[in-house]
Parts: sequence; structure tokens; C-alpha cells
Amino acid sequence: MISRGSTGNVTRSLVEDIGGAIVRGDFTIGTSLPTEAELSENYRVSRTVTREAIKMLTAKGLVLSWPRRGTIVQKESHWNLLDADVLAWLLDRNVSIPLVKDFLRMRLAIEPAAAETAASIKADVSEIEAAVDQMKRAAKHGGDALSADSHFHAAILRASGNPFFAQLAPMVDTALRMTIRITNRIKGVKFASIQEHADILDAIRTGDPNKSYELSRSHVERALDLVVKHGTKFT
Amino acid sequence: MISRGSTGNVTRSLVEDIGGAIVRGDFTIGTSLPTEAELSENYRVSRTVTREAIKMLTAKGLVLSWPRRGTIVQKESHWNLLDADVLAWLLDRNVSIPLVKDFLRMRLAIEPAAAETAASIKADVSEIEAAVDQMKRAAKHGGDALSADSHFHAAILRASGNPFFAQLAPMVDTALRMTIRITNRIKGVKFASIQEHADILDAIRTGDPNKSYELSRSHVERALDLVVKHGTKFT
DNA sequence: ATATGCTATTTATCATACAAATAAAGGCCC
DNA sequence: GGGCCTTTATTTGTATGATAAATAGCATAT
Repeated sequence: MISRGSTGNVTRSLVEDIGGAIVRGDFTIGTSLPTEAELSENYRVSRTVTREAIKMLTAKGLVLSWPRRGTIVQKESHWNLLDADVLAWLLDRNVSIPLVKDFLRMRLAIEPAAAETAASIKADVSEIEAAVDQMKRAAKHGGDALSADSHFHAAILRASGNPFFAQLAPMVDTALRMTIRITNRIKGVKFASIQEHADILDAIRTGDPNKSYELSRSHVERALDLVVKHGTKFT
Repeated sequence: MISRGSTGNVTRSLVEDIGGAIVRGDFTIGTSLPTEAELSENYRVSRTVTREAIKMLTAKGLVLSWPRRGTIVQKESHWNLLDADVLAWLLDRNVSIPLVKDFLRMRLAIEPAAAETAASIKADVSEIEAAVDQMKRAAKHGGDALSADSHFHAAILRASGNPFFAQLAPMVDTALRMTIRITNRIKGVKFASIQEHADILDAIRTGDPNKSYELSRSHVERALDLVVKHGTKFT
């Protein structure tokens, strides 16, 4: 049986449930899911709902359907990791150190470039500013510092004005929320200092591409070094 | 009326048709598509097919449906640019110089990092090798040099072993195929020399991260410079 | 053994009906 | 008139049942 979920949308709940199960590894890659009829029976929903859910999972690259063969679970390399849903499911069960490393290495490639670009076009920094303010407020009066942090980095990607960078923002937002927990539990390391974030903001605001690049790079590098050095203890 | 398309799949054809129309700008952002009933009528397909197509477009971030409000075309920032379909639709009608620049700037951030990583882990280079061979064959006996080129770059991303980089491979493959046409029609510039590609392959194969990074970077940089310098003539 | 045709299974498509949500219209009160 | 409530109509959401198309597996023939 499936509940209607917070959205009151049965199809959405099914997508969550089956998608999560696939990513979690409940089904063997290359094999078939239960048939539409079985899924509908198991979840007590109509075939309509089952089919529409499967179509959405198909669009996310998780499965592929063929008449008579069934709905085949695709290899992980086909999964759309950049899809916020898929990534959330993945991180939900699998916040492994290697994955975090790979994620940080991608950020290391992307984020400094985005910061550099943002500075060079004198981008609107209000969103970045808001994130820093939120961090300050959280430090003083308590609050969601983690959200503020992930917002900060997503905002930089958007500020770059490059749609390809901006596209990665939701993904970075989702992933950061998960991974910051890991980097924070390494040694006695606290949240990266607010000053460090404020400096990056300042470099972008004053339109200094090189400084923006370097500050952003060393910020991410610090997190990566931490995981590389101490990560093995936390696998 | 809609044909069954090359796949013999009506739903897929509808996705192509409506998705393409949205990305092409045939519908105003924020407004509603025709109703399910109207779409079904127009395309002469059942509501089932229409709904399943719309669900797939929803998963790609193009639309969002609400009872009584209709199916709303989402802002471009919500579109899943990293989805190969969406990108193909976008490039199909909109291979504009600014978009190509943004694309090259993202590659400039990603590709050298991927090449560096691939070299440092002594990655399997057979796929990259195959692409270079294909380029050589194409040069000699004629053949699809463009495909070989785009394969080469996608293969590097995959060779990095980083799933976040690898995920971008299909997108880069699609986009390159479109954009190489532009860079090639600037001045008398021919395909980037095969030697240049072979050198990158060699640096990765011999496990030289720094050289791999530098060669890859200058390769992409050359393309970007070209577009920046001469691009305005081709908008 | 290989090729050919049959059968059963599974997804694909169609058609219809009803439920749920909600925007728009209309009516009511002040 | 203007704000509040109710009703209505429209649109997507869900359910059900039927038929079509594709194909894996089996049986059969050569």
C-alpha cells in the first residue's frame, strides 16, 4: 500500500518509493522490476499510476521498458545523477567517503570557475549576500547554518550567469546538505569560518576574478584535503 | 497526428514533439499547455499517451501540472539542461554564440580536471584510444570525424572514474556535435589537429596528470579563444 | 542442428468513468 | 461598492477493462 504522501499525489509517492528502492540497490541491475500488474497489486494502485511512475523513472534514466521483457533496471552510469531526486536517493543511503571525494573534486573544478566568472561580470551578489547573512544569524541566535552554507555555494553557481553552471546548483545544494555532515564530523572541525565565506563574497562583489577564483578554490580544497586525510576512518 | 517515430513508440514521439516545441519557445513560459484533452485530440492519441508524455517532460523539468490550472511551462532555469534530450532540443534551434561560449567555459572547468584524474589513476584509455583511431581513419579514408571528436572528449570524462564527471559525458557528446560545426566554420580553421588529441591521450596513458591537465586545458582554451575572437561575426 | 512457426507474457495504446482540486463566477451580507 | 461565502465548471488525478504489438521461449519440422 502507498500513502498519498505530503503532496497528496499517489504517482509521486510511487516514484519516490520505487526510485529509492532502485538506487538503494533493492533490485539487481540488468534484471526486471516486477511487472506493472504486480507493482499495481503490491502498492494497491491502478496500472495508470504505476505506468506514469515508471515513465518518470525512465526519464531519470533509472529504468527502460520493453514489451515482454519487462522494465529493466539500468546501469548506474545511465542514472541521471544531476537530477535532484536521484541524487537525494543516492545520498540517502550511500553517503560514502569515495562519493564525497568525487563530489568535492567536481566542485573543485566548477566552483572556482563560477566564482571567477561571477566576479568578472560584476554579477548580482544579493543571493550570496543573503546566504552569508543567514550564516551570521545562525551563528548568533542559532539557526540552520547547514542550509545557509549549501545555499551560499549554490548561489555562486547561479551568479556566474552560465546556465551550465547554474544547472548544477540544485544538485550541489542537495549534495552539500548531506556531505557537510561528514566533513563536520571529521576531527574537531567546525563549520568553515564565516569569514572565509564573507571573503569570497567580497572578492566577487568587488569584481576581482583572480581573488575570487583563488579563495573559492582553497575553500573547497580545504574540505577535500580533510576528507582525503581523515576520510578512511569514516567509510 | 503523430507518427510512431523510428522507435515505433508513440509516447516517445509525443515527448519529442512537445518537448521540442517548449524548448523552441512555441509556448510562453509560465502559461499553460493545451489541456490533456486538447493535446490528445490534436495529436490523435489517447489521453494515456498524452499523460505519460507529460509525466516524462515533468521529470525533465520542463513542465508542472496542477488540477484545474493546467500544465505550466517552467522557467528555463528549471529545465534539466544536463538531460541529453533537453540539450539536443535546445541546441537544435539555438546554437547561439553565447551558449557555445558558456558551454566551452564549463568544459574548460571540467575537462582538464577529468584528464588529470584519469592520468593519476592510470585509467583504462581504450575508449579514448578508439576515438583517436577513428579520427585517423576518418582523415585518411573519409568518415565521421565529428563523431570521433565528440567521442574523444566524452571518453575522457568517463575515464576519470568520477561519476559526476562521467555523468556529463552524454551531454558533452551531444553539445559538441552541435558546436564543433560552429568552431569549424570560423575562419579557415579545420578540425583541431589529430596530433593534439593524440598527445592528450598519450599524457593520460603514461600517467602524467600535470601534462594531461595542461594539454587538455590549452586544447579547450584554443576553441574558446577562437569563439571569443571571431564569434561576433556568427551570432 | 537450424530454421520456422506458435504461444504466452508483458508492455503499449485506447476508451470511459469517476474523484479531487481549484479557479472563476455568482450570490449574499454589510 | 466591497469583502466573504457558496456554487459551478474545468482540469488533472486515479481507476478499470479491453485490445494491440512486440518478443522470449517452446515446439515443430526439415
